Amino acid sequence: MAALVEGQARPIRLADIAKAAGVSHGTASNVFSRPEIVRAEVRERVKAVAEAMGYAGPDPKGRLLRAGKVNAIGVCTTEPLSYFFDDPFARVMMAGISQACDATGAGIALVSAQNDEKLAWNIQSALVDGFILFCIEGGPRLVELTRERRLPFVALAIGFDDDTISMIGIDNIAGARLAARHLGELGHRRFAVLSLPFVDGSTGLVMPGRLGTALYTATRDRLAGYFEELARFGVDTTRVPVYETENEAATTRAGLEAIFASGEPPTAILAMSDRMAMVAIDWLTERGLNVPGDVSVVGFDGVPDGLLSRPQLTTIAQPIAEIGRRAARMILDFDGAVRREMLGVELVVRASTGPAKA
Amino acid sequence: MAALVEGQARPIRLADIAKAAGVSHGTASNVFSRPEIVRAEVRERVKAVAEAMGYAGPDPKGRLLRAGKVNAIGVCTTEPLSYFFDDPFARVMMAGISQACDATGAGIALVSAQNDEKLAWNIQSALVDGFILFCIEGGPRLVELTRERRLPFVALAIGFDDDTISMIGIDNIAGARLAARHLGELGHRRFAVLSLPFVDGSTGLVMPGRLGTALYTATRDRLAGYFEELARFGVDTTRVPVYETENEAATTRAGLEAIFASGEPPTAILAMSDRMAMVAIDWLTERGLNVPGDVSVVGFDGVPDGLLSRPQLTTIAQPIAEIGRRAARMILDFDGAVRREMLGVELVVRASTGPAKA
DNA sequence: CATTTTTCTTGGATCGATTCAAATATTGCT
DNA sequence: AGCAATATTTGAATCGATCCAAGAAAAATG
Repeated sequence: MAALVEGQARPIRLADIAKAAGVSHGTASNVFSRPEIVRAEVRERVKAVAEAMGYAGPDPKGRLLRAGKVNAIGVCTTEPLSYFFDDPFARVMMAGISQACDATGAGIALVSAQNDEKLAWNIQSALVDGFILFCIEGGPRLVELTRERRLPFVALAIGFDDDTISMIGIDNIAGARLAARHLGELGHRRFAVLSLPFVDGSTGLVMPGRLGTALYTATRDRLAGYFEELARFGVDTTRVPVYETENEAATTRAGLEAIFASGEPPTAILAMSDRMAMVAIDWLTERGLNVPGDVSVVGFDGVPDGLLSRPQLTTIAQPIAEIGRRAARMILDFDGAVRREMLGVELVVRASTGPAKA
Repeated sequence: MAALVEGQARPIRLADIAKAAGVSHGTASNVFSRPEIVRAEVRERVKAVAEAMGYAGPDPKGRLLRAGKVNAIGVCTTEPLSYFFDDPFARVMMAGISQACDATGAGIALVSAQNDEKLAWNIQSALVDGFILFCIEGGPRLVELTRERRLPFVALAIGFDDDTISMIGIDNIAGARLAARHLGELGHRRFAVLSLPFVDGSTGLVMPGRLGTALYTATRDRLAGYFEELARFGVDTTRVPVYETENEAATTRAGLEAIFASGEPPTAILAMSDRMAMVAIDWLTERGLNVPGDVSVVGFDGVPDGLLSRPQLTTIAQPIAEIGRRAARMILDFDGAVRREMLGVELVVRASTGPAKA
């Protein structure tokens, strides 16, 4: 008893079992990984020895090196890890990724880090077969670091142009047009836009000269889509205020203050995210303005939370879970090709939009 | 050019770089892992060669075997993977786990599987230093499988007694008493209990004889707590209907039907989870009953969704995120001891409870 | 220049398994 | 029993790195 128990300092290896059972390590390995090719008598003996010695089974660390494949995909972002569980958009996306992984038995490893150095290290050392990148912020850096790993990866919600990487995106221009057309058809003619950032860290009312300069394509395309469509309704888009926020409450509220400070307040707000749209609804309601009676609001994304806002949010819904599923499959079935998929979006009319006041 | 590029079929190894640069593999390794001990000139040469050959950096698979530590913890459940992103309780818990992991730079691997065989395999081969077990359902099996890995693990939300495993739990009895006392003090004397399962798969009104027989300790303790406290208010607990649900909408609704079918409907409902409590609120509202005017409802868990129900839910709040943080730390700082931590709960009075009708 | 220190580099051992061609045992059949 | 066919077992090679004792080179010292 003593010898074995004391040996617990050093975990038992397959080789120990083999020696104790008097078989080669090849056979011992077979007992665990291909039991059917081992003679029953030998198999039972080896298993008994393993049991008696407290062997934990073949260590995946060893197997991994030999096998090459990890059978897991890494999901990576520059946000803290809890982002995956807090953010509604991320959650639906992760649910989609989960489904694809569940279907093939692949695992999911969450990768993130506060600072650049740690992030680099975590990407370097993630035990995965490929990455899905959430390019919410710091996208280019994330891509750069991941590229060094030379593993397959897909970029999601990618804000910038780069034809050399696989990505799954949506047709932002079409989505934005859908939103604008909906409001135009309801008779609205005075608009304001709550915009996603043009570049990291800037915020405030966007001067007309900067309108085409957004670094992020999502921002640029959505703005372009809004304006193209508004122009068709005869709106003078140069007079539509565009406020750049950081896609969270504080800057969005600041934007609303700025927008409604002017003499001619809008009757409809085009928000580039559901998050901003819901902040807008709250803000308007607090101000005693009725949504949609006084002001209509359209969001963008189609997160499930939109159903919980009062009134329920009219929005441009992305197929978020489907994007996640496809991304996961793209990694799981990787074939060396760079793929760029563009999914359609959909106008979901709920209760936050209505006819313009006469 | 040709030779190297054609070699891409086989990924470049550190040894290849070493040979090409004319140094030993030991030195090549140092260039990447401890660059400061390599002479600058050599270091730059090796790096240049690595760059030229398209070396992706030391493969973590190799490093892992040598290092022994994975620096990641596995979170495991028998639910599908998407459970981690869908379920409100799980999400808050994961956020807590994430925080602890973020703080130490550890990664998170999600482990789950549809069937027992796959689950066993996934647990066997998870590349982690320890496990956190979500013992929602099939807890004993999960523990059994994990134990075979002989890695540290902590059980959460564990429903059964087993002193040999580490766990973090809450004082279910105290929590239940808090809920019952709150209602008793509001003057309620006619109660009904929406119960978590006694054993997997059973559901329906619980016959008095079975009341002490719940396999799951959470169920048993909460029930005991409710009854102890109700008895103090002079309630005849043998006449309090207890309906066993599967903690989801369908069986909870069936329970409510059964409970309100009797001649003497309760004025207060003790629900063993927020989920059931919120279903109850919806059901009662649909029936034209006012909450809390006609019927008060208390939940259990304290998930953030409770704030979104109308009226907002009165509940017994567990320190969910804290449980997650502690669990993660227990694995990260594992010292070989079996630890059992019991955290306190708190009555959070919101709007779903009020005085009993006169 | 010889000697001592200090700094780098080397190459074998190791982490824990799987694989596969070759060697050995069994079994079947005449 | 003899021999081919089939079933098992063996053990070296491999996966891709890190570690470390020992040797070599460079720098410092007298």
